[in-house]
Amino acid sequence: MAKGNVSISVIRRLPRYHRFLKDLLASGTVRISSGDLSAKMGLTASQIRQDLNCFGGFGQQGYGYNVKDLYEQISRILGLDKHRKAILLGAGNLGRAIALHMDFASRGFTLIGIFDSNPVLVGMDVGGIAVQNSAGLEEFCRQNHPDVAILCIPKEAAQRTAAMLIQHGIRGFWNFSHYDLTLDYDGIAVENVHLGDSLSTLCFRVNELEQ
Amino acid sequence: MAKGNVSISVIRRLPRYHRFLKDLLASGTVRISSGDLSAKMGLTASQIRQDLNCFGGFGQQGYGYNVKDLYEQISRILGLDKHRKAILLGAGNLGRAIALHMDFASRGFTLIGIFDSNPVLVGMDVGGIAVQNSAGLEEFCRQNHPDVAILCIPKEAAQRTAAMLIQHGIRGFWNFSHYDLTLDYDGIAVENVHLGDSLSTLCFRVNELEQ
DNA sequence: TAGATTGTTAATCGATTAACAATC
DNA sequence: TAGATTGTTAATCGATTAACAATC
Repeated sequence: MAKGNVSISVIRRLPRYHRFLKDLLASGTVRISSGDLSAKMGLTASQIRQDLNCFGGFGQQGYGYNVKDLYEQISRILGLDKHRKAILLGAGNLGRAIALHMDFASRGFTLIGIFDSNPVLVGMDVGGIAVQNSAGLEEFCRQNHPDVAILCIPKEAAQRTAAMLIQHGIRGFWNFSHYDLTLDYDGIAVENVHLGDSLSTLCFRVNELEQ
Repeated sequence: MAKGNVSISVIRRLPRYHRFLKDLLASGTVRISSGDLSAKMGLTASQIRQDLNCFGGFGQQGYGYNVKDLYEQISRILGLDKHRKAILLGAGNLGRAIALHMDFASRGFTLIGIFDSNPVLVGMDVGGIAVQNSAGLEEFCRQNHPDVAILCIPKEAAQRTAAMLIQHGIRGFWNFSHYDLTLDYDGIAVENVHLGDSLSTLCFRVNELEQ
């Protein structure tokens, strides 16, 4: 249903709409206008209507949007109802936190394997999944065909491992390593999460307040 | 030295420049032109020159930029040489991962306290800092005047706690909760990190590849 | 019907890119 | 000096906002 080329700016706002609609739904709100939603979210009504109309006319003139319907439409647009297979590489603190903390099921994924090269971590139970030795990663991919990989490994390992995973048909990366994956590959979806960059930005903005 | 109003787009690119310059420095590169750096980073030379010139003329015609000098300038612009006091609220998996994983010192911060309301976690050592009971948070703020708070707590707790912290002079938030802090406060720096939104975006983009 | 609110086009704004004179 | 590359202005592009006819 997507009209082909929707800008990344619009796509990045969809999960936020989804969150607010989920809350509205939970609070029992049946319908909402772009004006009311814009006030809640701190953006313009125009933008909301423009964004939603990239995917179809979900509202009704004179009425607004049905909260439940719009919530489900956005779930569908994002593909959150899918169950794509994800593997997690790196079972250090960050990797374990993500495995335990993130609700994969409600974001279109199922975590099917966790890998680490550190023998101390191999065998450890992380949220019901036993950490496997990275040596078996390639064979695991051959047998299970994961769709995406979550990289919580060092820069050098990320660069090396990404190439191998792509050979085995991985279509997306959720990348927490310091290596900017996007630069080397086309036709692969990459979300680089640079927590350090985010903290550095906060540093700048806190300093800015004082001037 | 900042010329007042630099756009958030530019600011968000600075940490990335900083990372690439750090690597160049480590590899022994003495100078680099905007053209060479743009090729490495996957953006235009024009953009690099425009971005840097928001803060001053750091280059030299016919030569380019001195890597070490530029790296230090960006460190200074971001304020990474500062040591602002940060407190972490929520010592669950995510909170502990951040406390252990993040190099605060090289991003302008020092972690001076960790708090949780769960008695099971109170007293636990996390990277050399003992988790304190949240009941003592307000008194701690009165005595130690932290600059920023890292929120790894649930939505409702985040909303409630933020108001109190601002009363005690907190100037910034690194917010991992699902609550969008930005909406309610002015004059406070907020970095909302919505990992769930990032994963949802990845879901969309992986699906998009198949169409 | 009258009022409300959408979907959509047009206007504005800001960010990115291109061009080039200045100059090391 | 000649070549290279910046700093900066002007042109382009895209994203956001405003306006309003369509219509529930």
